[in-house]
Parts: sequence; structure tokens; C-alpha cells
Amino acid sequence: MSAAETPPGATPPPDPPTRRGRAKRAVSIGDVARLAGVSSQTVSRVSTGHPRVIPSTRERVLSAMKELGYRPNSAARALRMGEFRTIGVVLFTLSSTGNSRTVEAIADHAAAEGYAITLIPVARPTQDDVLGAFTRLEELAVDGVVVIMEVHLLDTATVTLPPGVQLVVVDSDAGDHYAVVDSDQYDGARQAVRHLLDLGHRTVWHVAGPTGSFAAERRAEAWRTTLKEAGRRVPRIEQGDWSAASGYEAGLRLAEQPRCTAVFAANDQMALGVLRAFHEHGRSVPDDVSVVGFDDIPDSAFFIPPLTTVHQDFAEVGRRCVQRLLQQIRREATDADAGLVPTQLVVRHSAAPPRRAR
Amino acid sequence: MSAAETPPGATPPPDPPTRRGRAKRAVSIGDVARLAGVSSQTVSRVSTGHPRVIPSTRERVLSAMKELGYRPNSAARALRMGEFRTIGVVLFTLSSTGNSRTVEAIADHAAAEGYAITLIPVARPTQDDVLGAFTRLEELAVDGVVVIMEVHLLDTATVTLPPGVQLVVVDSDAGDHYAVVDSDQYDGARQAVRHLLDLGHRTVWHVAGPTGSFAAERRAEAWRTTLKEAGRRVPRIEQGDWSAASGYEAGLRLAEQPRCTAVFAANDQMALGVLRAFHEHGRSVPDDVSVVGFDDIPDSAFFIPPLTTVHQDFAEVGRRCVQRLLQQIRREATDADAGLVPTQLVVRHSAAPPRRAR
DNA sequence: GCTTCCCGAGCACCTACATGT
DNA sequence: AACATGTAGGTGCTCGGGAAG
Repeated sequence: MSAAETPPGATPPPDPPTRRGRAKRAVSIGDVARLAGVSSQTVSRVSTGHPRVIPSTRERVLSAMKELGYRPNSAARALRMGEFRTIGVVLFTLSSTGNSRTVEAIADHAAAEGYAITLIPVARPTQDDVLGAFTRLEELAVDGVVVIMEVHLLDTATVTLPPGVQLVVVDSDAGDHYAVVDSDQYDGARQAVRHLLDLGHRTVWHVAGPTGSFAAERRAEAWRTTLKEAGRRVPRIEQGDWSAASGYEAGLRLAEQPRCTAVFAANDQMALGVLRAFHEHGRSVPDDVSVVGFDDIPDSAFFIPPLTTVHQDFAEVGRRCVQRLLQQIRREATDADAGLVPTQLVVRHSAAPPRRAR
Repeated sequence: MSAAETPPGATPPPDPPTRRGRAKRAVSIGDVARLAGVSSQTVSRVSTGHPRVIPSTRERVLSAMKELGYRPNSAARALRMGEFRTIGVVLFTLSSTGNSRTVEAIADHAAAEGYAITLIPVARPTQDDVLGAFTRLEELAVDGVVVIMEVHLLDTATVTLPPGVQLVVVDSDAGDHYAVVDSDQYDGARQAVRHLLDLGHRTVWHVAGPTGSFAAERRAEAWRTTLKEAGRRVPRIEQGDWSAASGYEAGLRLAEQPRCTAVFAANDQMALGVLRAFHEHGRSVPDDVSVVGFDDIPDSAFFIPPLTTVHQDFAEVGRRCVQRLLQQIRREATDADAGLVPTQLVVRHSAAPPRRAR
């Protein structure tokens, strides 16, 4: 269906060279009204589902709509109503399982409520870029925003959200300046470390996510605290960046520490890298060393060996985001405590008691 | 920042109980004009960057804007201009690497052109659901759509896109009814099979993606054709559904075929499952059997062993989508042949010559 | 008195033209 | 005549008030 050439004489020219600049000329409510022989706001009533329209009139309007291929102009509607019925999602990348699943859940639930979602990617995960996105937000037609990023630095007055735009934040601590929804990172990490300790390991090494990530820092913090509470030695942290490659690097270093018998990786992809590093060094998992991950990505059940990891309910996070955001937009009461989504250890085969304990 | 209660007497009530239903009252161009002591027209000129405004006036307007926290109302602008400057993306899931990366690239390039992107998820990957999405499209404020799904069944007149809405399709063959952008699935699969054959394998087994997926069917077709052209036996196809779990199932069946020395999996996740199945059966990869995947997801370099696979350039696919769509929207000339993005084999360690050939 | 419909107005913005320098 | 600014009109839709059935 090439737009470049029109089949000669096929249809009466739908877009004659009237109104120059305009690319398209939408069918308006008035056109429908004329064809149906009613006034335009009767058409409006029909299209908004208003009850006070006599069935026969409604039928007439409906068929006129169909005949003309009428579609309501949402810009006009938005202008009149003062709301866009869309929510923006600010994020750095879609390439992490967590983000894409959260976004997916947000989109699904928003759609169910009649809201569209628009993506607002930022080039780098920095405060400046988020601020920049907020500026672009001014141009964007959104009633609310959910930010899937660490933003705790911009908690004070630095942020100037357009008036009336609501905000919910994921993967961040924002004090009580904004609503926050997130998985219970801390408890998840605690479960992972405790599991390893309960298995009989004297202590647990940690491959952490990037600094500046709230999730990474919470997980590291929980790891450290759990160890200390159990009176164990806290080994030097291995720094990663979420990628399998960084997990592999860290694993290479860990594989050379003979005393390392248990590793908690801050996500499954780094755990994958760790697994491979140990494999290359001939250190068997879980016979020689145990590994626990975080996220429970679908693939993790098929790693070699199947990964013991912490399950995150991203769908629930997404659901609560839109629920909370919509409450704010509609100025309803907000259930303040709904922010922490539970997290759960799923035991597979990558963690076992250490050799000497068996 | 609770919206529920206003701190008593802190600010002059910004939203007095005038206009009842309205939630918010935006700062309009007229408010700025009044404060700056100019006409609203001049404000408009400033905000669109029109050159014919004397610097001192511009300054005055700009500071008035800042003081009032003015943001242009995109609904009004859209209404006036007849375009929304946003493009919709219809897809089934974001959970596949390919989809999320493509969407990300689309979002990035769209943003660069001043277009926002809105997500339109469909519940199931069926024709009905796509059609349903197209209906909802009528309500949505988009100038164009890219559909990331198999849609070739709706190629004829069944589709009623809102007038003026442009369409580009990924991961589908749509004849020449719509513009299509995609990776060169066929050639990629051909390279994978040829690589295995060149290594000395007599034939190659195939773990396919779900029926109904264009990509899956193209890859299977290329596998079959390449085998036949080389005069090789075409083994029974193993049906999968993209998931690692399905790859594992298929791998279990394959592991019992002693003559199977080479497997081409239609994506990396299924390859992961295959790897694990062979591992469990004590069949070494690549010593006993070779495995090649498709997609080149980042993790695949850290599988055990690192996976030989076919690289897809999702970013380029996304780029071409928006380029093509924008051309259609702007009614520019369209470079018709820009649809096929090359694909390339990347050799790692999961494929080697068969035992007896060494 | 009640339902069913129409008229007019206005939401925030931009194009075209008129006006005054 | 070139430039800077203002005025009028119109974009599609929905709400308030009123008029007809």
C-alpha cells in the first residue's frame, strides 16, 4: 500500500489540496452527526457511552461512525478533559529481565485501566539524564510517571515535575518524597545468605552489582549484615556490573581463593559468569563451591547446574506501580504500605553443603 | 508530598473549586502572555523557536514562562497540528531479548526525531488479538505503528487501520501490503547449518521455534533447504517454543539418538536447554555433539561451553523501523530495499568437527 | 415532569493576515 | 519594504443551559 502514488480514479480524493500543511484530515464528530442527522454532541454521547440516548438514535450514529471510519480524536478529548490517560515510564535500559518484565506488567495493567504507556529512555543512568528526561516530560503528554532507576539523589527540591504530574519510583530509595514500589531486596538477599550459612558454609563471598544501583547496594548491605549477625567473617566484595562478563571476571578471582566455598551473586547473569569461571578452573558446583543468584530469570533453571536463586515477582511490582500511580492521579486514598513486594528463595542444585561438612 | 491534604495557608489555593470535574488547571499560553505583557501569539512564537521575535521581548516571555512553570499543552498542539508525534508499538511480549532490544532501539531513535513511543501489548500472539489492538489503536494517539509479530494472515483487506496511520511490520512476511523490516533470518540459519556441515557433520538436527512464528519458520526452512542442497538427509524436526525448557525437552530426545552429532537450535535459550540435556546425558559438547544457536544474546558467550551462534543486529532493525515509518508519515520517498538487516555467524566453542572426522 | 436533543462556548494552540513601526 | 507584534479564526470535543418532544 504505497502512499506515494494513488491508483488513478479509484476513490474520490480523500485529501484534496485544501489545507496545505496538514497531512491527514480526520473524520470529525461533525461529519458523523451530519450523516446520522443528529447534532454533534449526540454523537459525543454515543461515543462516551452516555446513557441518555434513545436506542434507535444510537444505532443510527453507530452505523454512521462505521461508514465513515470515524475515530475520536484523542488530542481534542485530552484538551477538553485536561488529562491524557497515559503514563510515562522513565528507564535506562530494557535489556535487563527485571526492567522489561516490570514494564510489561505496567503496560498490561495500565491498558486494563484505559491508560496507555509511553517509554522515555535515558541515555545513561545518571541523575543528570533523569533530570533531562523530566524536562522532556514537560513536552510529553502524561498524567504520571514511573521511574525505574536509582534516583535518591534528586529527592529534594531539585526536581520540578510539571504541575499535576504524579510520580512513582522503582528500584530506588527516595525517602518519603515519592511513592516507592520495589521487591524486598533486603529480605531476598538475607534469605540467600542464610541458606548458604545453614548449609554449613563458614562464610559467603559476594559478587555485587554496580555501585549507584539501589538494588545492588541493598543486596550487598543485606549480605554484609546477615554475615555479621551470624558472627562470620565478611570477605572482600567482588564488584560486578550485572553482566555475565563481569560475573565471569569475578568468578576467575574467586576460583583462586581456596577457602571460598560459597558465593552469592547479586543477579542470575553474574551467577552464570561465576558458574563458567568455576567450571573452567575445574571447581565443581555445587561439590566444591556453592552459588546462589538473584532474580530467577527463566533461563536460570537450565544453567549447569540449575541455579538456586531468589525469585522476584516483577509482575506484581508493575501492578502495584500503576495501582499506586492511578490512586495519586485520581487523588484517592493511597495505601501507604503497599510498596514492598515479597521475594523468595527457590532452591535448585547450585548450592550444597561444603565438602568437609558432609 | 501528599496530595490529599494542603498545608493550611501555605500557598494561595492553586486549584480553587471552580471548574468542578477538572483535576488540574494547566498554565496556558495566555497566562504567560499576560504576565509578559505581550500577546499570546508572541508567546507561541517564542515557544516554537520562531525567529521573528526581538531578543528583549523573547527574554521577557522566557522569564514569564519560567516564573509560571509553563509547559506547552501537547494535546492542544496535537489538535491544532493534526499529528501526535508518537508511534505505537504492538507486541506480544517484552520478555524475549529480541523484542526488548528492538523496542529499545525504536524508542531511542524515535526520541531522537522528537517522537514518543507508546506500548500496545496484546494478550496472546494471535491474529484476533492483533486485530483487537488495531481497534484500540483508534483510541490511541499515534501517527504510525510498528507491529513486532507474525501478522501475515491479516495481509488483505481485513485490517482497517485508522485513516492516515502508517504501518511497519517486524518478524513477519506481509507480502507487499506493508513495509517489512527484519533480520535476514534465512541467511543466518543458512550460515549456521553450513558451518556445521563444513565442520564435517553428515547432517544437522534442528530444534525449531513455535509454529506460527515467522522467524521460526524461516529458520527451519533455511535449515531444510541448506541440508537438501548439500544432498544430506533431513532429520525429523524437534518442535520447541523458544523457551529453555522446550530446548531441554528436545535435547533429551536428541541425546538418545546416537547418530546425532550436530544440532542447530532456533534460538539461544533453546540452545541452553539443549546444552544442559546433553550435559546430563554425559554427551560432551562439542566433543560428542556440536550445538549452534541463534540471536547471540549477551549471556550466550558464558554458556558452558560458550555458544557458537548467529548474531542479530536488533538495534539496526529498530533504527530502520522508525526511519521507514517516519518516511511514510512524512510522505517522503521510501527506500524500498532497506528491509533486510544482515545477520552473522559468531564462532565460539560449542561446535567442532565430529569425533570420527578428527 | 421527564427524556432527548441542540446551541453556544471554551479548552490551548497555531496559521494567516492585518497593523503599526 | 522589511520587520515585529497583534487580531481573528479554527482545530475536535464535551459541558452547561435551555428548548422541544
